Amino acid sequence: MGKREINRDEKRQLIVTTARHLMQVRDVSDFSMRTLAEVAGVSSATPYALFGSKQAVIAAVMDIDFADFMAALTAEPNQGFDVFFSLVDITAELFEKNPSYYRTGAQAIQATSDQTLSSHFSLPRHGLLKDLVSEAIERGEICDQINPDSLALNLGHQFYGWIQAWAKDTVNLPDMVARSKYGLGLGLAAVATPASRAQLLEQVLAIQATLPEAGALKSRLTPNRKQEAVS
Amino acid sequence: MGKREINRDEKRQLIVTTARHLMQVRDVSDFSMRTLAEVAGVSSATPYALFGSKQAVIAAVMDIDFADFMAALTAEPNQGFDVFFSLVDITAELFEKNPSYYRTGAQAIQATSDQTLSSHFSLPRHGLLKDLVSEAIERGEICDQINPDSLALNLGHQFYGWIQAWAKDTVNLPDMVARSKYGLGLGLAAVATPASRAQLLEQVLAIQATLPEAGALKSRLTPNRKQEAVS
DNA sequence: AACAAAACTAAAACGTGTTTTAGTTAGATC
DNA sequence: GATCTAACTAAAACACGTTTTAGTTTTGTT
Repeated sequence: MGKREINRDEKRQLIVTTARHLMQVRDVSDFSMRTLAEVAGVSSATPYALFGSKQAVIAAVMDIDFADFMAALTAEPNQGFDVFFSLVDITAELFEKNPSYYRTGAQAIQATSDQTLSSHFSLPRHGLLKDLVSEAIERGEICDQINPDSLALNLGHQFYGWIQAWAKDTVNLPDMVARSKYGLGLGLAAVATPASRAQLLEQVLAIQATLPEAGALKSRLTPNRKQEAVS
Repeated sequence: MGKREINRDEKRQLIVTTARHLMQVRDVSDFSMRTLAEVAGVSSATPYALFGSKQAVIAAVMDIDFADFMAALTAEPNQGFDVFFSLVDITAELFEKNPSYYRTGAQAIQATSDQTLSSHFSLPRHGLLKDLVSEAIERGEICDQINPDSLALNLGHQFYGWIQAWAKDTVNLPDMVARSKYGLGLGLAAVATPASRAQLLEQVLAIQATLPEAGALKSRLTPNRKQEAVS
């Protein structure tokens, strides 16, 4: 690697580090490319030259965390279906530590229309889920007629959706956790082998008891505000 | 209603009609507030005075369709769990007739951070699903320990997610249908009474057989394009 | 008819993400 | 060491959603 590439990578690093810092400290709306360039002491054209878009910068920033995430997950002892619930818990713990950071990230990922970018995120996470499902099948907890790929995609899809809802402030963090677990629990209970199904369903019902009414998804929803009949 | 309100409503109608037309005819990216105002022969400040935001305009436009949707749905004979699948089919048929229109709409809904707006959409749809679940419980197809509200929210959440994925062009329409049915089928199978569960699971497995690999979610995903190692 | 209030217009302005242009710097190559 | 070239800069520009300002109709009220 010549000095050219080294400088290039250093500048990349500088931008990513600065972006990460800004995402953590400032409000979501304050993170503009102009301020990023300014704080990083770099022309506002440079991030575009090096990354291509704002979302790509954020993607690069959030890539750093996936390693931590995997570490945290594999550190937990995985028994039965609880692995899936742990996945949700660990994610929520991360989110709690750095809400504005992850909010910015999640929103950026979903705002992008770039296939490469979003799959850059979804694919490794999908791979993880797929492995977990496969292992559950091997343990005889999930019926072996199930395609791990399809089930994992469905579970990931649900979870991802609730993450987005949290990022958009439609649900708070505890509800996001509960609703995700409820969804994952249902999906798994549908295909669980008879031996493990009963216990899982009980867990799901326990979660259900904690769920708020959908109409009151966000309690600060003000019903009579500018309702302006439209049709 | 005085002439003031009448004029106001007429102008509203004019803007909504024009917006609807533009969303159908033009490309998604071509639908800007400036062109809307221009085509409607109206100042670009007017839509903001009357609706508040671009998303609110689009919301008003799409409100028209919900009635059609309900009509199409209730026209079908509803037997067993097929109601839920019909829901997906009918939606897909609408989408197929006017892709760019619904794409614009779906994207606008999800881009908004306005609680009032998004719940203006989600709530009636949620109510519909909730009714369907309640009826299924009454028919003895779904275990009565299940809270219709929670289950309906979960089913709607999944479906909504796949609609968004279609709007973002992450899945094509047939896959969106299949993945939605797969998700709904799983969620329902988890809580189905023993009598109806077996048949439903068979349907789900049949759908599973049609699902593409997740890695190949979109066949035109070009793997080697600007992959630029990030970490 | 006179006045007040609301509705609307035209145009400019702001802050975005992003691209473009033209010029400069620094590494690689001969 | 001279030269080529990729990387970078600074600054302007574009299109967008949105807001603001100031002026003009249109409507309802006295």
